[in-house]
Amino acid sequence: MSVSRKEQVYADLRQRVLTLDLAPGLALDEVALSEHYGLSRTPLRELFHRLAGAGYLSTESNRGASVSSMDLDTMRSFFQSAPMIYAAIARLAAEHASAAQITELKKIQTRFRKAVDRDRAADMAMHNHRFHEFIGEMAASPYLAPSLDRLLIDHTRMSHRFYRIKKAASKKRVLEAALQHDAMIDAFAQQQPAQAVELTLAHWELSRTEMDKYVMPDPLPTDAAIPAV
Amino acid sequence: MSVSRKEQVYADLRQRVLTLDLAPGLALDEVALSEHYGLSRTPLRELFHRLAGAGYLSTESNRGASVSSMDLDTMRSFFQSAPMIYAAIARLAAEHASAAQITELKKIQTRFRKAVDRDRAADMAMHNHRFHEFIGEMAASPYLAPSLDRLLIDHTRMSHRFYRIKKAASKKRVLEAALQHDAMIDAFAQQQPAQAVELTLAHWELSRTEMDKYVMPDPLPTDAAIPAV
DNA sequence: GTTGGAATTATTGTATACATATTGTATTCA
DNA sequence: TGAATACAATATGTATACAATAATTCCAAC
Repeated sequence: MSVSRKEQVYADLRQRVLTLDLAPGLALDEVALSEHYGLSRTPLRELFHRLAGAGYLSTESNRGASVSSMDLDTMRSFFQSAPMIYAAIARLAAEHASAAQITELKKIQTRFRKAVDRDRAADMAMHNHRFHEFIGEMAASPYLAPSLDRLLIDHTRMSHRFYRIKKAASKKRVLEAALQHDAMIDAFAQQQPAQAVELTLAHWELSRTEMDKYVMPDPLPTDAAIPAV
Repeated sequence: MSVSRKEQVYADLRQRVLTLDLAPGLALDEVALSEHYGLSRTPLRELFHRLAGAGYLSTESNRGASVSSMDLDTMRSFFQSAPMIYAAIARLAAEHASAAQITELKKIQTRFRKAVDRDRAADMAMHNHRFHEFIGEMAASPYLAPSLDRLLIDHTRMSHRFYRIKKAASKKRVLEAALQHDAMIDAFAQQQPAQAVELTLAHWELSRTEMDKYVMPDPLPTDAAIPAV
């Protein structure tokens, strides 16, 4: 049997949140979406609650659902928590990795590389997301998974912004990230937790640098004429 | 305005899961529960999805909702992840604690002590739950909160089992836990993260010992007669 | 011109009827 | 007797109509 209509809509909404097609904070219109998907409001509302539970949306009583926002405090918490969770997940993934999972992870990585080669920003972000999401599945940790998933949502949403930058230096860093993925796969395959953690933290540092550069770009020239108000 | 009927039902279901009134793995009957609460199936199903998102229930397509189960792998993951998350939350709580929050935390602790004095097992478990849940709120970490919440659900469900044991040694450990709560409050109030972490880990060790003793009790006398089959 | 408040409109929440899927049971045939 | 299958019973999923709540508009009074 094929995937149910409802699951398709779930996947589509999830994707649209991750790709910023639905902007953070955006209020979702139940009627408009139910018409768009050809699904009545009842099951759509159930999807909203499921997506809210997973951190994609947030719901408020008598005010419907909106895309999870990303404010300053949230960002601070993100940079604070991510390394710890990513490292813990990497360690567990290295301990638990099965041969079949390594094969699957390599497939995902192949897709990521293809997106990089073709310079497809959106695909890069989505396959990179899937890569790290799958490492989470390998870790098989029901208690850490929900935190990891939330971190990945916002990590991917942020990365969409800077994947689009077409500078040579940026491209170089993406290629380096791909190399790190390969090294991580090896560490998982050989079940070396310490190495997996080390590589994961290096990978995080690279990504963090990228995000830093996006949030705090080189300043404009200070000798430029300022127009009078 | 008073709390909506729906929120009351949410709180009640949550409580019943935490107190093991609804046993882990139990399948929930939509019709029976909707009649019991005087709420139609539609909003009840939405509650199911919300509770599933928070980790209390799990839902499967065409099979409705059931109380989250606690199998062996889950337990292993619990003991593996809890100290890291609890420590991280304690550190953040100490950094962020406001005077109003300390006051509230003290109130919760007072209720916990009262339950201990009166030897009310169910109340002890619930107020202890609220104590740690509130520390999570103090930490104000949207990325760690979901993991903490899931850990607390299962921690509380396990503790219900051993709070009921009425041995003197057990009672003594509960009193020690209450003292640790007081010390933790002080660490939060004085914004001393390192101390808060240390106390939290000691608190965890005490609880872990209790759980160990429950899971692996003293063996039955080996010289007892084994009835023939 | 601004503010307060009632009436209107839009949106969200709930109940119920109906459709679909799953599970248990009985019956048939090997 | 046992397996397979059709059928019945039960439970879940969806659509739609209606109710309740929030947002907006419009008018009046200051």
